[in-house]
Amino acid sequence: MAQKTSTLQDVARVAGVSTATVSRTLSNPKMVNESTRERVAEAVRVSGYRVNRAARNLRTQRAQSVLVLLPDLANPFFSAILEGISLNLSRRGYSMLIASTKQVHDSGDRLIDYLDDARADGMIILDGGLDPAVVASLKNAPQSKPILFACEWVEDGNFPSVRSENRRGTGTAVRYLHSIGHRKIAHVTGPDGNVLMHARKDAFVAECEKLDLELKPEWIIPGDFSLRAGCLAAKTWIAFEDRPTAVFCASDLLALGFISELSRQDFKVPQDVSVMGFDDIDLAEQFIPPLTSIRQDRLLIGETAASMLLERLTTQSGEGTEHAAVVPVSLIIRESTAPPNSRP
Amino acid sequence: MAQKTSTLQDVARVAGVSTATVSRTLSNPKMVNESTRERVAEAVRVSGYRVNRAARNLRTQRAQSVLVLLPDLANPFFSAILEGISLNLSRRGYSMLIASTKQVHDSGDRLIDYLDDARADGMIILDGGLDPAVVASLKNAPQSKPILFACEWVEDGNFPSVRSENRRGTGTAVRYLHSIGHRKIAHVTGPDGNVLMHARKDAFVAECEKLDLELKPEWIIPGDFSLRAGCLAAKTWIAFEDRPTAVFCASDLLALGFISELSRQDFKVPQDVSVMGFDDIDLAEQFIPPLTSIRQDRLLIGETAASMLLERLTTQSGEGTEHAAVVPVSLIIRESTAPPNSRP
DNA sequence: CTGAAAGCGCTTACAG
DNA sequence: CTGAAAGCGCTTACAG
Repeated sequence: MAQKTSTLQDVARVAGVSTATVSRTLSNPKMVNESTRERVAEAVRVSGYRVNRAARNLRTQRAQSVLVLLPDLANPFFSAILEGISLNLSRRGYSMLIASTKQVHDSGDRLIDYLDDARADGMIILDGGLDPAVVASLKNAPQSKPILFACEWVEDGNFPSVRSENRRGTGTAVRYLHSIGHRKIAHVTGPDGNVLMHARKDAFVAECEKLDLELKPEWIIPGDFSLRAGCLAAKTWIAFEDRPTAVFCASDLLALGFISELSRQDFKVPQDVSVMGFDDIDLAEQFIPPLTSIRQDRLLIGETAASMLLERLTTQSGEGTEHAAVVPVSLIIRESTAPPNSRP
Repeated sequence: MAQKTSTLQDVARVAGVSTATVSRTLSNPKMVNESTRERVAEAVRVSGYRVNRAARNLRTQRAQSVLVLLPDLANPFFSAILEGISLNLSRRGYSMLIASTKQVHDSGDRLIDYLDDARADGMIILDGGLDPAVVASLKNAPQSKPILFACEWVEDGNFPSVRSENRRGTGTAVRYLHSIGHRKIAHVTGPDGNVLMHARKDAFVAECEKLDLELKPEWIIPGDFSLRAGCLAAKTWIAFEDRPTAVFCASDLLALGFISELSRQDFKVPQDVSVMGFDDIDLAEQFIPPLTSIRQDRLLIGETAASMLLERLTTQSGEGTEHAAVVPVSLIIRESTAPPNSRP
């Protein structure tokens, strides 16, 4: 089997032309005469020629690939985003490299090495919690190698980004709960220091004030986006003397964990308390009860991130390119929320 | 900012040696005199030199990267496996390229191109449902570019693989249900044609026979690993005149969907029926009720796949390397299973 | 232990 | 429209 792959030279020999002509036929067909073009195309066919990317990359000083950086590969939240990124990347002939910020850090590698050693032409970072020193080093990346944040972001450095409407989504959630009669609403937050946690918490507080809702400090329950934190938050809620009638969780996983723990303790959702999440992960719809949530279009976030990066990659100096894209969210009403005191 | 990255030449000039010596210092330090080595190391430091991978790859005819192929990027089942693969790959300086078989197919690319065009040195495939024509083309891959299947596999081609103990896990599940008193057990299968579906279904039937259990043909309920298929299967179960007292689902998602639908119809798990899954995904533990399942060690599967591939990559002719690794599964007993007729 | 030199497989000014 | 030639930045026999 293992047939040696043929080179441009081989093809040129078969077609009786120079390697320059073969190369042009492949990358810029209109530059070559039609009959020559056909001869070359035939030679390519019979030899099963494939361009050697390492050679092309070295010559053109491009890697034709993009690094996508996740905080944690094992977190299923990111899978749909990856799908969207990959879709747009592969359409344009780019490969997708994946690494987790944690692993890169542990192995002592520096992120910017991926750019400096010509492995990638740019990167999409899905982790706003990067070490400040790492972020600082990223600012030294050449302009020709764009770096873009998606979902999360860092305040420092003025990197382009794409994100969901976190504030508007949060406001919508609170107004919805208010509209069905809730006047005491708690919030389970994301992890301390996370930009999304702050955006959502701030928007939550602001909306409560705007609606003139009572908001005791302890009703802001610290969490971290995980199922387990949701369980803990439920215990906190149960222990309250004055229990809010609704809980807005900063992620769906928090909400699912919250509901799980409540069920275990024989509380009913939404009869005893309305619970809603943020994200609308696949499971939200199938849960018992199906979860009311703020839907993030993760596929679109990924597609947008990839196309923004590609635009910067192919535009000299990135001028005229969009700097911050905001992807709409939507309120998905299901059965985990209901008017307060709706117990029969 | 955008400082031009320096080359071996630059470093050589600074250190007052040849590029050969710099190269050796970097890749094979013991070949060079200690004082020279120190001079070079210092020059590397001051110049911030990073090897250009494209150049090295071209010269060494290696890509230093591995392609991981998923059936579907949006499926969270794979995330922990990716984590394991990435861990072992990055330890050895390899990059991880990701693509989905569906996308590759849609864009008309051929899988083997990744190997033929020098983008990757080998691949790990997590999709046993590849088109036979694609599998056939894969057999033409040079021996120096190994292809390995993980989780799923194809019967054709004798590719190395790593997988879970699907049969033993299934047998364990059935025996456990039998041991707590169940005599009528149904099975919700994976997607038609999937190798795991067959392995688990066959093992299920075999174990039922061994235990001399009644098994009506309709108790084998066709599914496809998804939440939705689990919901449909529940409707099928509800419609049975003679209902099995336990259901073994070929995946956790099936089991969760099954339970969801049952709850919606006011059946109780495990009081009305015991339900168990396969995989032990993160959510299994948090579900209501927590799901009894057969645990697959997805991280270990990924780590094993990567190290097997790397071994073949660095061993001439791959001789003496393991051909098929089987990763142990374990029974995780939670609250979705109980003796039959356990309703108070 | 070190260096001069060849060459990996492309692309692209430059000349015709 | 086509070709000869240079060169991208490395590694590695080969010679000393």
